[in-house]
Amino acid sequence: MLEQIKYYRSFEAGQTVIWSGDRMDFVASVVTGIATLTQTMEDGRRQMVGLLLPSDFVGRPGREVAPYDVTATTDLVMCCFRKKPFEEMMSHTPHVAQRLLEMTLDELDAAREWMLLLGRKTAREKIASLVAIIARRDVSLQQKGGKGPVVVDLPLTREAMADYLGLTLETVSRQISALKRDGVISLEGKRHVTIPSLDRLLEEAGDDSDGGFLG
Amino acid sequence: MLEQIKYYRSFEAGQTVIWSGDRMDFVASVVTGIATLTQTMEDGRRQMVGLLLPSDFVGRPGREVAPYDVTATTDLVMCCFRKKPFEEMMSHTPHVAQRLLEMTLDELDAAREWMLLLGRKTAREKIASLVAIIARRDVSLQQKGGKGPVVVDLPLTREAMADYLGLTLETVSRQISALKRDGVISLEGKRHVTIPSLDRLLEEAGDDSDGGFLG
DNA sequence: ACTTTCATTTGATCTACATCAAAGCGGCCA
DNA sequence: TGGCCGCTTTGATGTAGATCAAATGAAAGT
Repeated sequence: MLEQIKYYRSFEAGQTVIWSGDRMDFVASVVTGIATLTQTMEDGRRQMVGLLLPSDFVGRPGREVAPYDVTATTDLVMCCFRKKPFEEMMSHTPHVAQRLLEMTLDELDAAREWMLLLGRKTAREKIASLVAIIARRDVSLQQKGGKGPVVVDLPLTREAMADYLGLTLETVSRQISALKRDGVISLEGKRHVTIPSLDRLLEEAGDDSDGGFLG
Repeated sequence: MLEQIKYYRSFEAGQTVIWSGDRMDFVASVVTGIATLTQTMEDGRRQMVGLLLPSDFVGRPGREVAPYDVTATTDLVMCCFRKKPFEEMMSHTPHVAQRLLEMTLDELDAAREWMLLLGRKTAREKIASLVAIIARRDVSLQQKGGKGPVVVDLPLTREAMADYLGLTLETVSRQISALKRDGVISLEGKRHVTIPSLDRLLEEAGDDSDGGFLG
């Protein structure tokens, strides 16, 4: 019986998990891989509005219909709960709601940081911010400490970055080249980035000092 | 004793409620008036990241320091709770956490709608969207039904709108003039707007059909 | 090895919005 | 009643990033 309320689903890179407007009778959290939430206008303009990393949560108790497209950008495993039983569980066990509140507040903070980026940062600052955000996460997972160079993977295509940053893919490419030329980052292949100085990168990102992310 | 955990504070239009980085030992909700949350970069670029209307909530259980400037844009009354006792209350009464979760999820949806606006909409669409959002709220508070013209107040200066929309105040002014010229809206004074056709406005806003807001 | 395909880079040009600079236009106080 | 001050509008010009268009490169199949 338990299988009916909790189950796993796998997706390949590029697959759509759910389309905006589809019925959604589950909530889920990411186990491995990366997924994105995007909104699309009728004429095709797209904006990414969320980046889901392992442990992040999708879906909303008390909502029938998905408001965004959810897409796997890497191979992806999600852990799903049927919505009805999940809602019941939530009303019985208070600390689940509290934990979910914590996570949602974190997401809201991230969304607001993103609003500053979208509304006011230059293309160069946007790219630097994106790299910084990914680096920050990786660093906290990997070794800590020393100011040495940091190596990270960009799990997104240029197009996905463009959708994330509110730019075109050409501008993304040009700005990455510029940051490379200026020694802020260097690339091996298309996706592997090394950052000689995190401080320099954060400066380029325009975040006030550490942006409230570190520490 | 109760006065110590719950109290009211009033602010005049333009006053700052709290500065980013200040210690914040309370949470609060708006009783009357309008407040804004803004982020500022060192060089002065500003982006509004939240608009607080009556019943909206500010502050976060388990956070010491305000991450944004909070400003009263109209005369404002807030209902404040000292954080410690509020947190205890939350752990005792589960439905408070659940209600807060609901509200936070709504705010997150609004923030994501805003990300689409900031990243992908044109200046004209941004203005139309802002008017639509304010109109939508006022309409739901006032009479319902008929497709007749809608009258609303803009509770923001041109500069505040610019900070909200990621534009300059000059562009805001020009686009408002353009929408007026084209008969999408008309103004009496600087702040009073009448909307002959909500459908037309929503079209200009670029929201797909009703944007999922109505109904 | 050779083509196909798809992501990325780079170049040339165009344009929406920013920036710089003056006027209007009320409201408020003397 | 007049003048000052903050907001807003309008005008002239500049520019960051979009758009249009090739060229390059790297992985995948034959």
